[in-house]
Amino acid sequence: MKDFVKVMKALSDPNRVKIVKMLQHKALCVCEIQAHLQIAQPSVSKHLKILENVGIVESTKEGLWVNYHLTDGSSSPYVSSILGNLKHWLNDDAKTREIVAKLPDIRREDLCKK
Amino acid sequence: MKDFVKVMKALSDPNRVKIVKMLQHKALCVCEIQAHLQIAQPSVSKHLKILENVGIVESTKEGLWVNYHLTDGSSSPYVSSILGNLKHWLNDDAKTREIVAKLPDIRREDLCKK
DNA sequence: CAACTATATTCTCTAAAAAGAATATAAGGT
DNA sequence: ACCTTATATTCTTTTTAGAGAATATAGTTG
Repeated sequence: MKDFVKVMKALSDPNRVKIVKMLQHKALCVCEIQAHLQIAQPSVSKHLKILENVGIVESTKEGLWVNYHLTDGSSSPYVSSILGNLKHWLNDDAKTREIVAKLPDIRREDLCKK
Repeated sequence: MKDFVKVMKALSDPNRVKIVKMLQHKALCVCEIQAHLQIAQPSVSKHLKILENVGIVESTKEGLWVNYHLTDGSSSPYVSSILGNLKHWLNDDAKTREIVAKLPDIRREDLCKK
């Protein structure tokens, strides 16, 4: 019960759902996600942590960058099922389209000073 | 996006998930649900309204009683899918078992003065 | 190891959600 | 019509979630 509710809660925020929809297309670092969502960097990190805690995303380090990507959902049947559904859900959603359209234009090389 | 988030939010509360699990077994009136959840009656009504607003439950009047039952989920693909999954999810959950076990013992005839 | 950069954590503030008390409404019985 | 009963709504309070500012950490480069 608790686990299920935690997964529902994790997906109860529009910004977090947007993150999932973005990561379906490619792995992204924090600064790229921030550029898409237009919220403060600490807020992005916090959202990512919530998604990570329920097994929706994972991260791998690449130098200073931390790349976030979707998991295969194997940690939980709830995550597995909903991530599966989200592959086709919301693809026609206006906000999803808007963000996906910008994906090619937002690159870490431009965002970060390196 | 908004609709999806609303469904997730509706299922982000343990009491509301318990209501869904109860209603899988039989339609219940407000006072029966209240007896199971052990929270104030207005809180039950409010939870039910949230579930009703996203198309998870419906109600029919029967005299003074209002019977709540699950919908077929036809109002939304999100509801449809998750209600389908919830038929098998959480059946082994301790709190679900506890509530389901009590279902036969809690009858409106005993709870209400009629 | 010192300076820099990307990310994480902490802290504080604001906003939203959940709970109960009191009250309102609607249906039934007398 | 009045009283009772089941449910809904409103109001207030407490708790929880989201946002940003400031700060801390970790990896990189010189």
